[in-house]
Amino acid sequence: MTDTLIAHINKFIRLTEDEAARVAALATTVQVKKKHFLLQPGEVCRANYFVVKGCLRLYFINRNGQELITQFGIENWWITDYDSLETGRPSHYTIQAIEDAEVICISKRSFDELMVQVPKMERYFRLILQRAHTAAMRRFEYLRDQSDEERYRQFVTLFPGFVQRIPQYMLASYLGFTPQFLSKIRGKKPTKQA
Amino acid sequence: MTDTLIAHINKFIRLTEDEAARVAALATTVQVKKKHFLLQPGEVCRANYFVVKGCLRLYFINRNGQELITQFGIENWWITDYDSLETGRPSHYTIQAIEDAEVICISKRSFDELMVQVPKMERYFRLILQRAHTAAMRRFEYLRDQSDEERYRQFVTLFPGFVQRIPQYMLASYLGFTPQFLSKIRGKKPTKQA
DNA sequence: CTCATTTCTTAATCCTGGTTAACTTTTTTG
DNA sequence: CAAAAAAGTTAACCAGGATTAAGAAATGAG
Repeated sequence: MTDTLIAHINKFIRLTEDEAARVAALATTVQVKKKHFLLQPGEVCRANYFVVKGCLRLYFINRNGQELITQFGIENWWITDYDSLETGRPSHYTIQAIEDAEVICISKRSFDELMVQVPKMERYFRLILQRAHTAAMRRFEYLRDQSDEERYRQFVTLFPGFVQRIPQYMLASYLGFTPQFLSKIRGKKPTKQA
Repeated sequence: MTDTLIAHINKFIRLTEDEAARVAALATTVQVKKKHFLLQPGEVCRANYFVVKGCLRLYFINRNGQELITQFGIENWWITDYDSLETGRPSHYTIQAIEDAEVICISKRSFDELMVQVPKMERYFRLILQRAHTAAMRRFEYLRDQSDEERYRQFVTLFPGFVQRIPQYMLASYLGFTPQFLSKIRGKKPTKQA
């Protein structure tokens, strides 16, 4: 069922029936059970993953052995280690499902083939990367212009539904602080509104 | 003198003579004097800028009125606000030369035209954005796995030449701490090597 | 339904780096 | 070359979150 992906692509570029069929032919769909992995440290990242349903996380282990989440992947987002995927070098990231998920995979090989068969897709992925880049810029800004507490409160107002879906310690990890601290600020009334 | 740019592009994709000429035709070169601006808050970002020579910075003003540098642009790097450039919405960033600089500009209009005339360039910019994305990921990692002091010491060992070129307070701003703190750690011998 | 595991909470203590402010050195400009 | 502006230094005090540890609550598996 690659319809969701085709629909997403069509929001950025316009595919003909034939092109859409080629995209679909190069994509495979995978069910990922909660807590299962799409990538583990030391492996080469094999594919770019489009989340149709469910939620994944991308994290690395820091020197204290903590899992630091750098990205969540929810419906209609791509998740991968572009660096490892592109260079073929081993990744130090983990990609794991935090809910049962349905994912469309485009392997490195299919990806390269896709660029040849449907050159328009080059543009699509340029736009996807531009969007990811803009998101990263914004995240840097928040990191440096807000206190941890403010960042948490803002996140909750921006994505109230998402906060319900994930354990708190993962949100703390994503926002860059400890679960203890998150618990602390949840336990008191807001002073400043973010 | 767009040779530097063409050479750079050819490291990622292969342009024919004709294609290279079209790229050159759509690019304009500008000399930017130290402290002059390519973008100021409230303006719409007009172009993507390729640094041939010199050094620029991209920063925003936080709520305390401090200039927080999110990116430096040195030789062979692109610098722009992709979000504003793409959407046509006003930027809240500033791009400023911190040395006399020579810059190749590709305006939004030229950019769009370029993608039509030389579709290969779509791929080039996808790869450029991929590189920027990878750099952002790495920066997130360092931010969360190292103390400010370690990050400073690592930066100095990785880019000793660059550190010489810029004022310390800009390096502090880029690395995410205060000039006073930078001065403090410079004034003492390293305890842990980063 | 019960036991084991995972997740969340609370509190005491500590530390990294911020803030403020005054001063020194360097760079720029007329 | 002199004065002004910009950049860098030092130090006292402070605060936002980390760390550690122990227990409580929720979730899941058999």
